[in-house]
Amino acid sequence: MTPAPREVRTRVRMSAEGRRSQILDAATLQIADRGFWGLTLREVAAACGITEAGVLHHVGSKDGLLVAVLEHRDLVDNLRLAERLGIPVESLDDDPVPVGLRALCSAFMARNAAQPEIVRLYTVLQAESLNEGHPAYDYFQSREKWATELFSRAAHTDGVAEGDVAATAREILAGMDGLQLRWLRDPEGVDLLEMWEDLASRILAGR
Amino acid sequence: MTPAPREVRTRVRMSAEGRRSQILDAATLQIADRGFWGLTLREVAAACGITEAGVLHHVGSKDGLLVAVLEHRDLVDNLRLAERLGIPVESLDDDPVPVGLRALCSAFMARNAAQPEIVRLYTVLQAESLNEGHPAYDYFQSREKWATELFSRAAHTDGVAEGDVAATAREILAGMDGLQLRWLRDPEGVDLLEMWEDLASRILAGR
DNA sequence: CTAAGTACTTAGTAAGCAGTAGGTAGTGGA
DNA sequence: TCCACTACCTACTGCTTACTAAGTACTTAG
Repeated sequence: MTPAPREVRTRVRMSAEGRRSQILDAATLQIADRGFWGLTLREVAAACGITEAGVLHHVGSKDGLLVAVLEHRDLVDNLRLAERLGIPVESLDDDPVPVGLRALCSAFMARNAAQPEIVRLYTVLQAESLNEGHPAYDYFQSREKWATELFSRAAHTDGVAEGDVAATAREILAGMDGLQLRWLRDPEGVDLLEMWEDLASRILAGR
Repeated sequence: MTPAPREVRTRVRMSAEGRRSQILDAATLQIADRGFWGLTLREVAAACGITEAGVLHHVGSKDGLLVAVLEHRDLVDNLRLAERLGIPVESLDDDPVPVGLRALCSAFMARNAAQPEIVRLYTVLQAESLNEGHPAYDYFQSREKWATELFSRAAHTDGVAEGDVAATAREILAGMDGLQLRWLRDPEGVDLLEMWEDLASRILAGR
């Protein structure tokens, strides 16, 4: 019997930045799969090839991991949205926004259609965080506010009737979430963008 | 020091039926709060004033508890829907359905508006169960099919253009889910039924 | 070349988890 | 009044959880 090959202790040491983003990616997938309550440091650690204590070294706590994931998504996703719209990220906060409602919606959905795992992350967390005790409760509360305001400003740019603006924004966001849910459940059988364009033109007809 | 009053071992013994429905109610609330992955037998047991083993005696396992909750909801909620429509439950499965799309939608939403905790249960589970490994994955897959078929049949009754029927049903379900999400996040600030009637008439305009 | 800094490990902790085996006591039928 | 039934408990198993303390070995600034 030949002796088992000595375990090659390739103790890999990555840069803090590199390891951190690896951890965030792994956590993103696991949250999308099982939600925050189903997230375990153990599985995140395993996916990165380190120990649980190693993960905690970078994010502090399980709650800290969630916060880091969401902050990272905000950064990346807003960049991708602005890129599709051909405007700088900062101008998403301008009033008026330099883009119409229909264009904003299409860019939004096109970006989402390209990253189903991220959409799943948000879908799962958004539902889970309806409970006040959830660590992402505040985040999603203010995200909803941010989104309605952004879409309202875009509606304004488009000249939607004043009193209708907020209602329009809410209906649009509602329709997006609902369609995405169906798309995530049956990605082959449902064409997200096609469904969206149909629904959008109905919501916006005559405003 | 007076001796602590002897704990009155009021070992309460309920009928199997009574205890079971108490367990289902407690589990319903907890799943709505934390999802299935966040559900614990311990808390369900505590809410009922019995032990974890006591809960397991009635439902067999944690998965069994979820199945029981969903089956119970199907029964109760379909009854309530039919009641509002003034038709017998069985005729929900008839083709054609003895009720138009608009009436079906309104009854559906009115029923839901009256039971926010149940809506929350479905919202949370629907998102959580997008993962194939979730014990309610199959349930929600077939529930989606059931719902689209029901609404399609109602659309047919209403004389919606043939090719449009399935798309209409999907848009309606999507809009409902999205609006409910917003309503659950801000029950005071959002009037579910009012929002729904507005969105519904836009989706159905000209079909 | 050395020292400071830090990425990461080992080895724990205390608590929580679903589930089981076997017993106890309340209940309803004959 | 007795008996079969069963609702429910106690006491456990074996596993997983987030998190901590203290040390080790790699990297880089001076």
